[in-house]
Amino acid sequence: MFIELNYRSGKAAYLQIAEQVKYAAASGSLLPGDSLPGIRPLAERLEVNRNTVAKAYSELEKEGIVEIITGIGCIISKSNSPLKKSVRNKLLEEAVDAALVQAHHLQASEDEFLDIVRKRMKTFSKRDLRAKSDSKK
Amino acid sequence: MFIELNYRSGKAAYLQIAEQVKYAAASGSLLPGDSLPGIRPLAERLEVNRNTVAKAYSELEKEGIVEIITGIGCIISKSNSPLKKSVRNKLLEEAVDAALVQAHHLQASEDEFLDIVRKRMKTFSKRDLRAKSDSKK
Amino acid sequence: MFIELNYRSGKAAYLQIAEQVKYAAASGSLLPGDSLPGIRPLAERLEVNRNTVAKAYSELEKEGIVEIITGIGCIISKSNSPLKKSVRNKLLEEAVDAALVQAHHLQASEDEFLDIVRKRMKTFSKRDLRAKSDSKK
Amino acid sequence: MFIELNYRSGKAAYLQIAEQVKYAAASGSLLPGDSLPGIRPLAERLEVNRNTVAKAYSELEKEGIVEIITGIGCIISKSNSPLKKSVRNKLLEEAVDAALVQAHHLQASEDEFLDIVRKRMKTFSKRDLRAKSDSKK
DNA sequence: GTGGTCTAGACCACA
DNA sequence: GTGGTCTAGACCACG
Repeated sequence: MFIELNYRSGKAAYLQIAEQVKYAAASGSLLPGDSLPGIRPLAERLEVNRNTVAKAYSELEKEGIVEIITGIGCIISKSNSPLKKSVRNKLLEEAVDAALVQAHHLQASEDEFLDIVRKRMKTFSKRDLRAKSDSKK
Repeated sequence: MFIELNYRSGKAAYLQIAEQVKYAAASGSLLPGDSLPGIRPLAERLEVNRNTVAKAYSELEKEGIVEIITGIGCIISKSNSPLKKSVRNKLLEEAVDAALVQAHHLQASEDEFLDIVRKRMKTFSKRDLRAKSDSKK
Repeated sequence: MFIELNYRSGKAAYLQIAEQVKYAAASGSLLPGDSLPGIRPLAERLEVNRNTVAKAYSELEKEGIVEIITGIGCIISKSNSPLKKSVRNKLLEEAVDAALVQAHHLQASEDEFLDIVRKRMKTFSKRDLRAKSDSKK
Repeated sequence: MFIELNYRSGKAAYLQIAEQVKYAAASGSLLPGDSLPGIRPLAERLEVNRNTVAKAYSELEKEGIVEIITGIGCIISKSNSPLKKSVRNKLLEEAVDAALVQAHHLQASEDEFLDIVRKRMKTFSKRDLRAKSDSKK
């Protein structure tokens, strides 16, 4: 499995795990229905306590990314966001704002920012396509 | 002054302050010899305890970004080297990626995402203008 | 049969089963020699794993409330002493107090509380009647 | 302070703490504005970890019983329930139902149950009166 | 085997 | 001093 911890990053271990799963789900490496590693095996491999992995998974469940089924495991949920449109748009704006604030701090011009957005979008699209062809196998 | 706190970010207040000064110094918006706001006025404006601002400044001094001179204030030190361009771009890409991941989970199309980016950019530009006229006072 | 599970109570399923049998035996609703439902039918009706019912019965056996006879089933043992009246009343008062505390926090007046008690009592009586006619089948 | 733990009850320590505060607030022993013991002193006295007390307090905050203010402490909040009426009534019914279920298991008649309700109500009222005269001091 | 909970210890931000 | 968070270990319910 792809998850790895950077012990020097200062970021909480459970957040690193959650973020990597989120990223993989967003980029198509993990598709709805896919299973995540069990809590205990993953905890052992990453050399963290089971609770740390459990917290990551539970965080993902709160965000609607995965479904945890006791006795079965943790699977990527179909991304039918149960959010109200207004809440959804607010979350989107917040995400964009966070990036804009960072860009502002780094003195990036609007054009430079848009260039980067377009460039990263292409990367994500490519991954989506790869995921689609993977799933045809 | 440009420093602003995001109370919902979860990041420690003193780190937000230090980071913003660091970025401003790294990107040339603050030059060696420039003065930072006094501890008391800044603490008042940001509505935090003076200790919090003091901790931020002391953090910056430890990193060699500024020099604290008792009785005078806090000035940008000259030994400060700007962020390498590759590091800066990596930070920008990470910020953009985070927003794109969020957008994907919220099932936003590329067009919708770009629309929001442009809309929020406008808002930020307006704020900048307002900030500039404020600073004329 | 009278056993019902409250899936939202947070209490373990096997404990709910054991407790209800215990109370029924203690209050005379089940007499020494009476048979309990078979493990498999009860598990099916309550929609739990057979192990869960088995654990409840085994718990009851450990406490001397019932006897498990392989091939026959599970019967109320005769050494069973009913709850002392003082203990029973204490349990009742505790249950009532918990409801009163909740009512106080929700700022319900005494009259409002009594109204709800009467209303819910009626609902319970109806259920009892329905249960009785069900059991005639 | 009045809080005590029963180590043999099997109930989680944090729930025992929360329940006792809740009970005291409901019966008038603690009035809005009163301070609860600090997390650390109480943890020391009860010989549990600080997190256990913290969890109890945080539970109480979620239920709207108290307000936790970092750097200050934990105070009984003015009981302006921010709940919708429908939610409030549902909670009330659930509380009453729990008591009725217990009564049913203990084979209490409706009249016996109502008697106990009235008896316990009187006890709560007396405490409220005492609390009022206490506060006049 | 699965996930869930309670308690604990260490460290952090903040006043 | 205050409360808050992350990680951990032990135990439990359930399939």
